[in-house]
Amino acid sequence: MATDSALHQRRRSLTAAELDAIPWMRLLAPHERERAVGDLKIADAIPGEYICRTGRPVTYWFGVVDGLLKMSSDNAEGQTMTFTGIPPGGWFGEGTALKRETYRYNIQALRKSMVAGLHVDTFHWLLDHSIGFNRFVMNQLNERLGQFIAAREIDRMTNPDIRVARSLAALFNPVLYPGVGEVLRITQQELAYLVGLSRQRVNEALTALAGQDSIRVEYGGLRVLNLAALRSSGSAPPAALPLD
DNA sequence: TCATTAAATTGTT
DNA sequence: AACAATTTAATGA
Repeated sequence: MATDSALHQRRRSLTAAELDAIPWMRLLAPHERERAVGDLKIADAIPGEYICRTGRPVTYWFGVVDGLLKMSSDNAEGQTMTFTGIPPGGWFGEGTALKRETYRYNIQALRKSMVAGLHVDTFHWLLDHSIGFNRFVMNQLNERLGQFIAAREIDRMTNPDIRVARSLAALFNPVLYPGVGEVLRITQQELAYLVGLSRQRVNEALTALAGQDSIRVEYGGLRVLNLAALRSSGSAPPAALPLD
């Protein structure tokens, strides 16, 4: 149980459908794409399995093809702090890959997932050769910075309904997680783990959000109806413009 | 393909 | 934490 990187074993090459799920692939020129595809590995991860651990040297830049991962870190007292969930279409670890350092977080599968990995050397090669790839990574870093600032706000929110709404908005981020689309596959239990609330309280919050037509609760997932409302949940409504 | 059964998930107390 | 109700997945004819 809890073996190390899932990509060390059970790896294989990707199908066409899986390649389609990789957002930066379409930005590459044919020869760059060829090299990237040849290097990409994919593996299944079972629930609880670690994709990477704090302190291990970086070997891959990772992406979620399908499923749901959890990013966390252990503090000095040995307590685990969860930072965020990573739904399909999300790529992570570029910060550490850039510096060729060791992983700063633990990444664990919350449910059965499919994870893709691009070797760090290829990651650097793409940075050196592809403008489209550079743009993707820069956009990614910028968007995630916004998310982490928002996450600090979320942490200070006491109202569970608002916490759930904002956390959901983060998971529905179309830039960071283009594989999610309209429906996020996540159980209320999994969301409870991510947000740090009980499943009952999450259920209550989701019911409230559904009542506001921000989302619709479905079996095994959530459909977003009003992403803007989720994002701004708990904020003061904008002042009316004095124009017209 | 359909019917039956088991498992997963949700809603409620 | 426990329970019943609902939905999906798995099984086998």
